[in-house]
Amino acid sequence: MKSDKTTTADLSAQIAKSIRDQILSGALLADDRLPSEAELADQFSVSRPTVREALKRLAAQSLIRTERGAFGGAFVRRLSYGEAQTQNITTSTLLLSMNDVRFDVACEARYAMERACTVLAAKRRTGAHLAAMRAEITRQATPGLSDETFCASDVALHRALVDSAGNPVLSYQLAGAVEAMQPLMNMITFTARSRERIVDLHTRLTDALEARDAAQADTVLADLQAYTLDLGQGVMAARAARREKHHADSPVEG
Amino acid sequence: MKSDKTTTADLSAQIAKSIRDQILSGALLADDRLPSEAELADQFSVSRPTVREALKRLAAQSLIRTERGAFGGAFVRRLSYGEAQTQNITTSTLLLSMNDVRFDVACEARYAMERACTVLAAKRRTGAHLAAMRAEITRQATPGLSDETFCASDVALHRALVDSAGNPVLSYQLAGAVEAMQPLMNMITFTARSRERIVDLHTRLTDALEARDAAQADTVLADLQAYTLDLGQGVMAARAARREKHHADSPVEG
DNA sequence: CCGATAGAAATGCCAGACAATTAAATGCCT
DNA sequence: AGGCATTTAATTGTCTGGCATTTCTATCGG
Repeated sequence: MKSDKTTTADLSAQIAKSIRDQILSGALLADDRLPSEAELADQFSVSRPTVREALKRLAAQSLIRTERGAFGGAFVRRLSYGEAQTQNITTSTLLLSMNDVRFDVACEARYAMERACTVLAAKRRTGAHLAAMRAEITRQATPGLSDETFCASDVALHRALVDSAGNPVLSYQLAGAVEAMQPLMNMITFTARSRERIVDLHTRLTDALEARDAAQADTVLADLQAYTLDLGQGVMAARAARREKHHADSPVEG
Repeated sequence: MKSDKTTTADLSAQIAKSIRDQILSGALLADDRLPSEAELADQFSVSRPTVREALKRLAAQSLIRTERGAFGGAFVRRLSYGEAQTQNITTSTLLLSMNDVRFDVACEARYAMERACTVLAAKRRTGAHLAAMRAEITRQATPGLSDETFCASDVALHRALVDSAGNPVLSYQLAGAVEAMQPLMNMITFTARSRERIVDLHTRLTDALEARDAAQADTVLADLQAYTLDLGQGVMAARAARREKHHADSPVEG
């Protein structure tokens, strides 16, 4: 008759939840100091190791930071865009890798979101954004680049595109979608010819932004999506085959 | 001379990172069992509490689950869309609430992303999606609804819109953006007239989807964004005033 | 053949102690 | 009186050892 699942959960999880709720509700503000581990242990009537486990849980979510020494302790952490992005990327990457998400699905989601910022980007892009994008394009044209380096540069270019929309919240959200795709992209072998094609599309994309032509940027992104999808077909097939081998139950589909 | 920051970090953080890397790299697959706490303690030459702290960190990120009993232990967790979404929402909510993000910025990001899925939604929406949206519209037209309930229904409608794009990755990413806005939206007092206007826009949005008219859906979303922004101006002003009072250094603006 | 029971393996939790770190307080010398 | 070294106190980090609880397995008895 254990209807309430929260009461059955670990003590450290309960304590973590309790403190997390206080942070989310605003009862604990950024840079506030939590009671010491000993005091928390008293308050919750548990041992210090249990309190510590709870605090580590919160630390793993970047909700608190701890400082050692006399007036140290656990402090509510002001979550920065960078940290939030890092966590978002970790979660997204894991989600994609653990669920055998199809390349085309992830690709579609990514480009749908990227195309969401063409209008803003065309309006707000600065010279610095364009310069960053052109720098990546130059790098991508360098002969002898490894596939990983090429992909990393691709991600950097797309992040510059997203940033050029001038909306930090949008950047934060889209960074997860773009970066999480990298492991999938890294599986692709980029031939010299495909790189040439991509560099060309990237150039046209940057040109469109420079001309503040949102429609053109959108068109180029659509082309890029189609081409990426094309390149990824091999990856898709390989993943599908692997899944089939794992499951070995549905030899449907020719 | 502590140049390397990772070596200075907590042992539990190091161990957590080590295991996390193994999961991310694929060395540990979903449902794989980790060594027992005692074995891990041996391997890393630390005590069991330290190992436990590391495991709690991973548990907080939904990377592992633990089972008690004879053949229990820590197992690599297959991250589901739902869990990933929950984490994403938590992080996004926290980010917005802790950084005094301006209402218009968050709103712009949210609608930019939502508009990203109008094309797909118009193509793939099913009767179930439309029904879900209309059900929320009906609820929103109910007199005497609290602002919170109205907002919650608003979120539900927008999630149905997002889901109608038929791309789980897109749904996952956008859920964070939409849900994270709710605390900000909850601050708005919705008058009877503003509700009427919103219900009207929602209806037109659903109609557009039913007609598979992506352009019209996009237009309605733009209108909705403009109206939401308008309603949020009061919130923005209040937040700005609070910030000024906190800082109390720039008495500009009359 | 089935059910009860004991054993084993693992996590969950606790108590107490010591080490390491850091800021403040103190004291000393100039 | 002021600046520097030293002590002190508070706090987190870690370890040892143990007990409680849960859950699967295997054994034993009916």
